[in-house]
Amino acid sequence: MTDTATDDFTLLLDDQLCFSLYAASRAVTQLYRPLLEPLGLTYPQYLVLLVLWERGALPVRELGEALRLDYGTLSPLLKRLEGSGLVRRVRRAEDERSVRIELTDAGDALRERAMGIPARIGDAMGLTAEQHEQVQGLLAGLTERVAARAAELAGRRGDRSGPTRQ
Amino acid sequence: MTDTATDDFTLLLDDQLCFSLYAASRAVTQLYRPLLEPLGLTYPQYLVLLVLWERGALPVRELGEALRLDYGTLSPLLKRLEGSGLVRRVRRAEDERSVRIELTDAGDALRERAMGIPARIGDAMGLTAEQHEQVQGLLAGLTERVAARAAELAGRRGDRSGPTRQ
DNA sequence: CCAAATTCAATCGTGCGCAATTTAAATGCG
DNA sequence: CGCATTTAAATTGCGCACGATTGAATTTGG
Repeated sequence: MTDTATDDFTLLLDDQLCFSLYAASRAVTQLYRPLLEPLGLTYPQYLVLLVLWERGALPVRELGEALRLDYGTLSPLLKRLEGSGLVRRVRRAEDERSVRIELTDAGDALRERAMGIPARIGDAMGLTAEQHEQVQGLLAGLTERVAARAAELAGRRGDRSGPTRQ
Repeated sequence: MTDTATDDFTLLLDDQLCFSLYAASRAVTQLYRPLLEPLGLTYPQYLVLLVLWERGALPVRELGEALRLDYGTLSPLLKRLEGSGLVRRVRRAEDERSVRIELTDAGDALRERAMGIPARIGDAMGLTAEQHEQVQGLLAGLTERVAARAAELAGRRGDRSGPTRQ
């Protein structure tokens, strides 16, 4: 057995890092809610716009890879963003299977109004720069390892990346 | 301005701790899925059982406080757990408004089969004991601060705890 | 004691997440 | 070329999350 964690694993709720993650993630989402509500966005919709603001128009598949979300989540979400007039869904000529997601002018303009949000979130989190980086680094590694293990167990259903691993 | 984090707040996805949290939480839930599927449980249902195994029968309200989940989530979830024969919902005589959630024998027995799960999750996370505690500690503080701020902004809608704060 | 306020829980509506299935377009291969 | 395979996206179904509303039981205050 490796040197992972406490080595006495219990079924106590507060021992479980998973619950800390789950609780933290939901708390942050709830903080976003009142900040995004004036923009008419949900948190996942905001994440989609972050990617589009950063990288420009993208096919749905690449959006999904960036956010680790599948079509089952993205398709209806993008339809709602289109309904809000923030993105266009354009069937590409080179490959008629593929749909490119483009920002409309309104979607592009929304970026201005979102500029202040990261600072407000960061402020509420109340971590120092070192803590922020530390947590982010540990979570990045954790996510990668956990996703790899999940892919093994699930029999390679969501084979997003990573080799067969034995 | 306080000493929170990087001080150059951007709209870049990978700068955002919130996304690391969101991605990590979903990855962990996906790892639980194949482990819980043989027990016929979802991850939130498993969390409810953790609390009941630890603390015994509880009114719905206290379950919700422990997990930070509201009735809108818990009521249907508990109805499904009752349908699976793992818990009973007992209207209390002293206070007819309150419903006590009790484990059935089957729910109690399931504890045995769940004993191995925390170790499997901990192993996949691949953190040392120090890292584990560090992340957990930082997330606990973060969650508390973020929830407090969210409660302020939302105008005290979900006034779960904590004073008015100015 | 009784009306107003509070509390516990359920329900409803919306929007994720995700597995599984379906459809259509593109690619590969004999 | 022709047909099987692969790929992009949408759809379906289920189970959360959560705000808002509702209803019933209890508590509070006059």
